[in-house]
Amino acid sequence: MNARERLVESARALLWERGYVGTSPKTIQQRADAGQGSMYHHFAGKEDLAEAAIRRTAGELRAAADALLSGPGTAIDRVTAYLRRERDVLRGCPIGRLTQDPDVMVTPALRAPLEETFGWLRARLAAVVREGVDRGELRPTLDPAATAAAIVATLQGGYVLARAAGTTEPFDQAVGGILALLGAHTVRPRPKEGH
Amino acid sequence: MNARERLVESARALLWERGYVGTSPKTIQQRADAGQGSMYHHFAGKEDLAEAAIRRTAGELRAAADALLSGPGTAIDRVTAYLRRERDVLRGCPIGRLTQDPDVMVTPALRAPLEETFGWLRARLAAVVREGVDRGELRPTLDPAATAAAIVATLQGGYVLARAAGTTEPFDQAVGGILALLGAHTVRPRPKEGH
DNA sequence: GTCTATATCACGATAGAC
DNA sequence: GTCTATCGTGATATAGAC
Repeated sequence: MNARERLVESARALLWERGYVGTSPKTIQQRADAGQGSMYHHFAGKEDLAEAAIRRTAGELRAAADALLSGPGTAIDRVTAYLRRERDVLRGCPIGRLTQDPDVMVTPALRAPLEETFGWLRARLAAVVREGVDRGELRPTLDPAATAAAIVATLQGGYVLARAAGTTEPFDQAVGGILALLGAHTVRPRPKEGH
Repeated sequence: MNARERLVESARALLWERGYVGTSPKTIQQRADAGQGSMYHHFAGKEDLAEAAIRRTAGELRAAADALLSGPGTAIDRVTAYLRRERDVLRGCPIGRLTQDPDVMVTPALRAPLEETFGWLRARLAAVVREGVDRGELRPTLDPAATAAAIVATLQGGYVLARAAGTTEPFDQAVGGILALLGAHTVRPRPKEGH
């Protein structure tokens, strides 16, 4: 792995752990085992390196989500697979967390990937819900866009609750909660609804 | 308003806007129109002042939530009132955002109020859901804790999506989405379920 | 490409006068 | 209580040698 590559990976890890305001070029360099000269040769500065790091992370996140949401099974199966996939819950979402970073939000080049990523994700989930409705798996009263937003929000909020609690428990509860609510909107095999 | 008070209010605003790592004592002093000597007279340092600010914000948040959740109406009415109350959506949650701050998370005195606040909020919402079930307003299949976690998570995640999008739209969609899902779990007047 | 030296400024806090 | 002076450290970057 060359220096440029190491710098991007180092920046990705630190942006995830500490955000943009909380990360200094020096720290990035040390973790990458690269000198200052090296970093400023490959990148115009902190912002430029951060942009490369964020774009790569966003790309990976999108690919991982797409793989599960395009998988086999019913709409609910796929949403469940996506929500329940293995996650580093206590570390939070590497993209969602940047949404709270003041310097990221005022820098268009850094903010753009966040907007694109969540825009894409909400649209992708809405499409899955719409498919479910079209196939007769989900009730037609479900608003795909609103349902998709609620699902993504539960995920992002689940991270917040887990970090606040210091445990993954509230994350798992939130995911279980929304899936239970969604499950009742299933058309055919409404499992054990009490009555 | 005396200097001490101005410092706490200044810190509250800046912690909301920029987080703990993104806020310097100097900035707090300038906004409070107070000198360094003044700040270090009233507080032991940045951390001490931040703790006072966070605790006050957490207290207000809790009071506001309790007022709505203890109000009149059915369980769904109260949850709806809470979720739909006026909010500065694009500014995000002043407590939830601190969950992404690396220095807050490793400082017990600063982290504790977050844990307490969300712990209380989840329990309070779970109690409302439980009441709804007991009163026959909500289906007994609903798990109060899981449902409560999903509701709070939707709120916190809604902020994330709104900030990423630069619009309040996804927040409103997420809230509408979860309320629609929850509405179908209403016992009596199941409105227009299609079939 | 990578290194070291240097520059400028901000951070977070302390000291002691008033 | 509030002020100014000062301290040591780190942030972010540039310059120029190798």
